[in-house]
Amino acid sequence: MSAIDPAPNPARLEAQPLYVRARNVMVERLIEGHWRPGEMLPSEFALAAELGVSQGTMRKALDAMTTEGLLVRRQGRGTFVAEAEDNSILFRFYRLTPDGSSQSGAKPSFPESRYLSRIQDSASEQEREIFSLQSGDKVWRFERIRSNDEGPILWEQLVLPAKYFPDLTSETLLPNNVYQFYSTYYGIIVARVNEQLRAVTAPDKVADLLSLPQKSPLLEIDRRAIALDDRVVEWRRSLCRSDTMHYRNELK
Amino acid sequence: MSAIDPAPNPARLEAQPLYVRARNVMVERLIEGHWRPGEMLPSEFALAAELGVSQGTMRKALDAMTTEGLLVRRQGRGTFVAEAEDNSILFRFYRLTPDGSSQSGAKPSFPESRYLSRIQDSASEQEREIFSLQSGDKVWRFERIRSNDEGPILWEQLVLPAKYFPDLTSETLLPNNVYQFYSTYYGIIVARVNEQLRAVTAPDKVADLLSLPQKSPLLEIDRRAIALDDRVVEWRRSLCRSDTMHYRNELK
DNA sequence: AAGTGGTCTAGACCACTGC
DNA sequence: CAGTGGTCTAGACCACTTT
Repeated sequence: MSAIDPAPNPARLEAQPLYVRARNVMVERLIEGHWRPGEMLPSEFALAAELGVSQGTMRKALDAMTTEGLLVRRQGRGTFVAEAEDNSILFRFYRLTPDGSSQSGAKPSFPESRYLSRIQDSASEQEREIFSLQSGDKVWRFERIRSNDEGPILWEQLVLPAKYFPDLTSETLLPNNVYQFYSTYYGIIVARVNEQLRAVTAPDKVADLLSLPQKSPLLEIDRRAIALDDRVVEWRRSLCRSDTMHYRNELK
Repeated sequence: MSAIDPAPNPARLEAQPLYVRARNVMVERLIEGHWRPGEMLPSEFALAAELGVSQGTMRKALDAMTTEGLLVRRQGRGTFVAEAEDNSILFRFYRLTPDGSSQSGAKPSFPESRYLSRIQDSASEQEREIFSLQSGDKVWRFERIRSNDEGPILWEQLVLPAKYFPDLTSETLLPNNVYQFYSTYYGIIVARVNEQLRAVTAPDKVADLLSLPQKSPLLEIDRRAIALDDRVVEWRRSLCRSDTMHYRNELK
């Protein structure tokens, strides 16, 4: 591959540091699926030579991608494309914790899912807006109950644009770790997640499903998962009991 | 000040990279109040010489503290101890947003406070545990309503250990930006915040104060603010309306 | 032993700020 | 102009993993 144009003085506008441009090149390659999740990258020395930058600059780019959660580096082994299991990434996007466990450290057991429905349908107006879909585009909708050792803890509807996920059928059972599933089978790497939380009154149906009294207050989580290329690839709306669970957040 | 012991091979246990130890020395100095918030630090070259490390290593330590939000570096000017206003730090720990505003970027107007009570009292058992206080120690309790342009949005109780905040009186009105207040007047720098969220049913009193129907669902936020030296220095419990507001969170 | 990432250094040059 | 942080390089050495 050709070296990055150093672009020292001309075109001063938009001038980015070399290590930022090196990072961007690498992210582009990840988006293109140049390396699969879990795959080992060339050494930083080889990449530096290829992009025409020094090893130190290449390292800075790779370190940035590591803190972004895109890569995992292991001393003596190499640099790897992050998988959804790495770094307890299972829990990177999972903030619900049973009340008993300690403030920050404890890893709760991951909840199992029971599916209530799996259907394909035309995207609603709201879904078209969320996913930037055309009218007529299809979406998959999954409705499920998730339970831990203590019993059911949340009801959830999960929506996926059909065109990003070919080969899904109404028989498909999403695995527990969906983000690993997206990356392994569709090369879709979830880079970040936007959540909006509110308190709502439980719909009768959901209260029954969770074995809670009617009108119980529930924590509503509206989540959009965003891929490396900034496409929204998943929308979910969860209604969680919060009498025995809470949503934890550490701000720094 | 003496140089950091390089400690190359002996005492292998606990061996930390030089830049980590340099960072720790600097954090210690911040805790001791060696520099006040807003004050300019010596240049990285001067600090490097003082600690006996290279400029590159010193830079790595200072960069780490910058991403931790402890320092602010400005090209051509210098390195400064972060103040609570820097980096929109006003909003660093503030996640409530009116529903209309866009997903991530928008900065909501900061809510005003009206105080319902300000009293000093003996710490309850729960408070003693949270703050690691002795029996007999005192706390300040503030109860307030916070409102934005639209009207009241949340009820909040805020608890401070009296011994960390001498000179407070029952006339004291906490300013809007309390974390700046803590740092300016008491040298207490809030490094991070732990929050636990749940959905609850509004107590009658709170529903009235927020002009909401009885039994409305509210978002409860239990927050502990933790200082640089890992002491819990503030505990607050907020009950927020979430029909016109939501709590936003971006996970990466 | 060979290859990888992790640390540390020394120095050059650039860009920005304030005098 | 001098002083600051920001970028980039080249190279040495260490620690860890695999063969």
